[in-house]
Parts: sequence; C-alpha cells; structure tokens
Amino acid sequence: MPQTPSTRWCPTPEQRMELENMYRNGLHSPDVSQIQLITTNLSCYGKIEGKNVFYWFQNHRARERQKLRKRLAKQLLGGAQDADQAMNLLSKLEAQGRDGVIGPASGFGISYGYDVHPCCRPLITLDLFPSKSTGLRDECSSSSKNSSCSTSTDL
Amino acid sequence: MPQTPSTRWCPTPEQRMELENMYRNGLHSPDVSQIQLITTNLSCYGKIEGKNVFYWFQNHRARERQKLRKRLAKQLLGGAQDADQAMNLLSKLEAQGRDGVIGPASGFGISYGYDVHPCCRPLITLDLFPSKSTGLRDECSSSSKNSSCSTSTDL
DNA sequence: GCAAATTAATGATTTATTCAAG
DNA sequence: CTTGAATAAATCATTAATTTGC
Repeated sequence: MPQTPSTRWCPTPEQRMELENMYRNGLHSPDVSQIQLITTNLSCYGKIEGKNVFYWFQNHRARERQKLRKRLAKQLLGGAQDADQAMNLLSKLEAQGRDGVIGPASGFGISYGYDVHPCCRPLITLDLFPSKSTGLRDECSSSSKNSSCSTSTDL
Repeated sequence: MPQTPSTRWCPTPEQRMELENMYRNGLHSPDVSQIQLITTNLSCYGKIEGKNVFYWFQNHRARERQKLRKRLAKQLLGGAQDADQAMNLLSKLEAQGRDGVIGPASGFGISYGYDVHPCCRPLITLDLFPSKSTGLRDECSSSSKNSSCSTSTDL
C-alpha cells in the first residue's frame, strides 16, 4: 500500500457537534441541497464532502434506531390491551374459511390450543405462496424447513 | 390495569419473525387456506388465531405502504421547488466532493490539537430545514431556533 | 510513560426491501 | 413481469480508545 492517504473522513469535534445538533433539532434526512449547504458550512472546520454528510446521517439514523429498538424490544415483551374489533371482519374470514378446503374442522376463528411451546422449528418458508417465485430472484432461499409441528399440510 | 384481559393478540417474537419473513418472501395477501396454515403452524409458538394473521397482514401492508408513500411525498413534493432535489444523491454528492469544496483542510491531520475553528461561527441552526421539516409524523420537527447568526446562506 | 495488541466506534459499501411506472 | 428510485439493514473496513506488559 502506497500511503493509505487518510482513506476515510474523520470529522472534527466541531463538525460532529454540528451534525449531532442538527439531528437533534429534527433534521434526520437532509435532501441534496441541505447536504450541500451543510457541507459548505462545515468545511471551514476541516475537510469534508457531501457524501460524508450523507453517510453520517444515514449511519446516525440507522444506529439511533437500532439502539432504540434494542431497548424497546428487550423491555416490551408483552402488552395487550384494547378489545379487538377484529371480530367483525373475522366473520368474513371465517366464512371464507368454512368454504375453504383445508381445515378438517378446526376453524381458526376462535380459541385454540395455545401452549407456548418453544418447540417448533422455523416454518418460515413453508409452501404458502405457490404463485410467486418465477425466477426473478432467488426467492425461497433455503426453505424446505417444513418441520411438521402439527402441520396437517395436506395441501 | 393488572388484568389486561387478553383482549388482544400479542405476537411472540417468533411469530412476528415468521410473519415478517413470509411477507418479505412475497406473501402479502394470504388467502384463507394460507392463513389457516400459517395459523396452525404459528400456534405452536403461542396463542394465535386466524383473524390475528389476517389482520397482521392487512396492517402490515397498510403500514408499509404508508411508510413508503410518506417518503416519496417528502422527497418529490418537498424538492419539487428547486427541481434539483430528486437527483441521485450520491452521484451529486460525490461530484461535489470531487470538485473540491474548499481545500485540503490544512491543519487537521494528526496533531490532536483540535483547536481548529478560528473561522466559522455556529451554523448549527442555519436554515437548513425551513419548510420541509420532513416531520410528517415522527421527528420532533419544531426546531426553528434560528439564532440569527446571519448565515448568509449563500449557497 | 509508551507502544503493541485488543476492543469499541463509526465511516463507507453492499444487499434486499418497498411501491409504483412502463 | 420488469425495472426505477430510494432507502435502511447488514456488512465490511479503518480509525479511535482501551488494555496490557514492559
């Protein structure tokens, strides 16, 4: 390697402070002209380019969000309230389901054997969607994990 | 409210993950039999009913659509004024950077004496986000702490 | 105190999504 | 069904903190 001539931008404290202030003040996704303006103004503190600003905001958004999300996810593990108005539409569903062919009898409308087993295997890619995958991308990568689990998959 | 009378379904992380995976894999609108199958399979992770699955997909569709729509509206409408906005961001930014904005920032190299700000004044609250504010729903918006500063916004 | 080694932060790239146009 | 536009998520890579042994 020749020089490794400072391959990546390193914000000065002033630059960082300004950026953080802007973010805190509500500027989370600056558009191009805003980025240009920011860049111009921050350049007096040191070398900086538009893409640096762009990346900074992108990374900051992502990391703030991930930080926040982790906290919420770990703390909020439960929370049920509010009656479900769902019943209304559910009737529609049930009606359809009745006409359906699959379930032996167990309509999925109400009640169920709910035991919170950590037992089953991922069924993510079960063959639920037959009409989608005509080779645009590698849709169902992996998959085929169809692990029983009471699947009366008699499709 | 120590009771939370289980009025509303609360997906387990596994259930949510599975649902999101299915959605991502292209299943946006499962029909009744698919919903039945999903419900049966996910029930091993905890209590779940067909209507929950149905509503989950419905809400997820709506929510995704809203998210994206918001974004588009923000960019296209907000930037339409200058006609310069709806560009490819990065290419523009890179071009800007390559053109050299100011100079090789002489003086922020390795020495850790970050006292390099004898030039600019606070530009934190410059008028970067005047009327767009992107605050369609989240963000704190507000801002507007425009501290005079007389930034000649001469970009 | 100081550097080599290790770990944590964070800038920059790549990848996978989304809905909508064509 | 394919492609366009635009991320945000995931990942890679390099810089800064820190730990450690001397």
